Amino acid sequence: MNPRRDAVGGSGHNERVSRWVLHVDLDQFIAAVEVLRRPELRGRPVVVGGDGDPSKRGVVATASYEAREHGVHSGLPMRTALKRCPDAIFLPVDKPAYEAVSEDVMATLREFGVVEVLGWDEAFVDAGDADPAGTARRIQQRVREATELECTVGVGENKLQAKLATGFGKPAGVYTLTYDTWFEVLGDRPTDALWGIGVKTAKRLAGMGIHTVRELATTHPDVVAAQMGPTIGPWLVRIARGVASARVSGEPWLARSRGRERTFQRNIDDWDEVGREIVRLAHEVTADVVAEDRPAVRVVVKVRYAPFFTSTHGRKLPAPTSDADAIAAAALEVLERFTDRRPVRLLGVRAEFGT
DNA sequence: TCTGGGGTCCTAGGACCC
DNA sequence: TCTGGGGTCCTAGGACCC
Repeated sequence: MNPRRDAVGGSGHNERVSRWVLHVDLDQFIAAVEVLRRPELRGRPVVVGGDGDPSKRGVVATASYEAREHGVHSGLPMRTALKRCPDAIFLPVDKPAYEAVSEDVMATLREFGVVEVLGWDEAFVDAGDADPAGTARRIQQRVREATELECTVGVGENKLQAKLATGFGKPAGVYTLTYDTWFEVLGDRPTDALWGIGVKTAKRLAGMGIHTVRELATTHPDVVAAQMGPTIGPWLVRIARGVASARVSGEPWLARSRGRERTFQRNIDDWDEVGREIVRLAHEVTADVVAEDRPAVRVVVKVRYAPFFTSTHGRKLPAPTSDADAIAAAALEVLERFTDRRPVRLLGVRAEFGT
């Protein structure tokens, strides 16, 4: 879920909320699932990523706390992880296993109220109007009973506060962040401590002399809008003030798109081979489109060249379709638009659904 | 030691139409 | 010969998140 999507809703922060939002986040989820099925790994540095071979192209999906002590973290190239922590156990990513455990966790959370799933290992829970910290403790207890996993729970007056609170409660804690404590906790932190501000936006804000959450919160929205746009600008000021939606939506998720991409162990310079890989990816994507039971309306092809420059082209399909040959043909047609035929390290095909 | 894979949403510019 | 302004669709790219 993207926080920008959420209307703030309601009254802003002068009127006290009558409901609390909890953010539940499983501790080192993927590594924990692996330790559950291989108890001998407990207490050892475990690194999960790619196909488990740290000599190949790929990055770390999750590292256990023991591995993190050696400077291994998500997003780090596997080869670097191997250098930093040669004694680590390296395991391949096993998506179906994590999805299955995630289902159990989410089902457990639903015992407590409406749940909005954010990913395999995190969700918002509508905690009603009383004793949110007590509910948080009971959730931790139930999740532990049901799955043997530990989680951290953030408590807030809206989703943004709850989400940020979790970071202060890790591991296995409960932490509450409200309008009353917002600036005390976050005011002096850099702007990219906020959910929705990354490196790029933080840099642009720094260029305007805005470095901390407090500085952003006290800047007039029009000033930020002039630099960052009429929608994003005022939204940035709102999140710096801790203002966000408190509506936890239990609506089932409808995917906007399905895609497949693959980084090759060796760059491909034969364009015929590129074409064959695109057809293969298109067929894989079609399987997901068929499973969605909704036709694709647009196909996008992504090419990352060897110097790590990425470019995409796409086209609307002549008619909505779930047909593999039609999607593959469209992908090949789009591929023709890549006139720069340097060696390729990654190819991707994505199918978008209508609204 | 080069930098995964799966997504979402927003923006800006051009085409096209009235 | 010159030429406004608004609306909508399509496309490419940017940024962010897990």
